[in-house]
Amino acid sequence: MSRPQPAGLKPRKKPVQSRSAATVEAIHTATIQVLLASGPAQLTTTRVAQRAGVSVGTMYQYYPHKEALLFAIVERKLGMIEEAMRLAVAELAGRNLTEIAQGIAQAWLDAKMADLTASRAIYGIAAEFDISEPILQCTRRMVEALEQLLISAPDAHFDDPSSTAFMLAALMGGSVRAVMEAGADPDDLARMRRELPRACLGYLELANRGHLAPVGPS
Amino acid sequence: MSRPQPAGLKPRKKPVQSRSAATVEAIHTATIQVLLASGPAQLTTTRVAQRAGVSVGTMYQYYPHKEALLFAIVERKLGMIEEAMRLAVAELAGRNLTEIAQGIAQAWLDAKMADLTASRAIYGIAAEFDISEPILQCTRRMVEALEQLLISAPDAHFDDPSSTAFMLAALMGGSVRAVMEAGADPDDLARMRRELPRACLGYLELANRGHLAPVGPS
DNA sequence: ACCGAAACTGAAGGATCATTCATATATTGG
DNA sequence: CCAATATATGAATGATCCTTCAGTTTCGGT
Repeated sequence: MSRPQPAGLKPRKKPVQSRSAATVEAIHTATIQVLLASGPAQLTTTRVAQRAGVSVGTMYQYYPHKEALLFAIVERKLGMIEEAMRLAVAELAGRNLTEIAQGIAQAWLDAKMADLTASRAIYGIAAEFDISEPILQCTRRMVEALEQLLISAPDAHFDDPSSTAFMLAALMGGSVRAVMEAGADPDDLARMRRELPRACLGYLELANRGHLAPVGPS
Repeated sequence: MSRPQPAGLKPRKKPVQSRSAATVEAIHTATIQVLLASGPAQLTTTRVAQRAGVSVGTMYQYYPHKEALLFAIVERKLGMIEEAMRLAVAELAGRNLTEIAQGIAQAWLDAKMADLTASRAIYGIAAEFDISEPILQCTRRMVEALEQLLISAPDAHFDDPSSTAFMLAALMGGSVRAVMEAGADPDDLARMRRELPRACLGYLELANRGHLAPVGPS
């Protein structure tokens, strides 16, 4: 799925006056609103500008092209999520497996649900443009942090902490995304909240005793 | 993410001569190839036709518009996956939890990896067009089948089989997708193969003994 | 070999949309 | 209050791309 990578993704200039800061903010939220209301295919520069209450040209003062705008939005959101997870990891370091599993799942859910609309919008952006690189690197950093966290558990010894962390990230990231993209039905979200911590704990416990009785094909 | 739903998704006519069947097949594979080579944004009717070695008009003899083509491809792939999972469910009915967990994970991996390129392409289509309905319904049916399977396990009693099946589907679907979209690195795929069965088993075991010692916030 | 139906062609129409730029307005420091 | 600078405007441009259809070629039964 090698999508053409946009060049010059950086914003054109930074707002210096307060009104322009407001404008940029308005453009950001308008983008997310349009994305959620009409989907990525209908995300046109004019529509976003209209929704933001500004002119098309204004957007081009801050972003060299549409993709740069989307890129900026994604990066911001990724940063917020990563920071939230780092906090959680720091908080949970050294605790036992049960606490780690549930704490991490909780933190992930909170981070994703905090701004549910924005998160859903991001998935829409990821769909159409190649933002796989920032996502990939963010994921990589998170997996690394998770690995350290797993190692720090006093009551656990993982054979392959790297793989376990990798899988844990895939499980959390994927399942939440699946549910959110499927319409974010409140009922489903509630089930998710209930079951994800269980899933994380179940996996980690099994992975932890894996070196005693490895799971293999019968 | 309410994307505008395309109308008249059904193919225009069915091939009666053998050459036209070949043409339709060529268009399908060309679509997937273009999708993987250039991404959903570059998926134009002309490009697909060119790759398929036919004229643009030819495609419009079978599909009323581009989206109908994509819809057809998605439906076919969904059908294949669903059938594979139904087979696995039938095969595993009545076995114990361990076998079920590993069998289902294996079946899911096989179904997704069988045509890795096609699967990845589907994700690209899902990105840009609203095919959430068929996917949603396919998922719903799969969850139902999984629920029956879970109930059939003689050595298990789930408090809420529906939620467990739901979560199991989200875990499997999401994690595989996450890895595949992240570039389908062979290394990562191998880890996935190794860890997914564990994850499924771990979750199911924990969910099963959930009614004895429910997992809650400390 | 013949003919009606099926399949194929591809240039042209028409619509959408990202991006530019010449012009207009607002803000700030002096 | 006055420049100088920052910010905003939006019609026009040019490119892309979906879709059509009138005409051509191929197929299959007789």
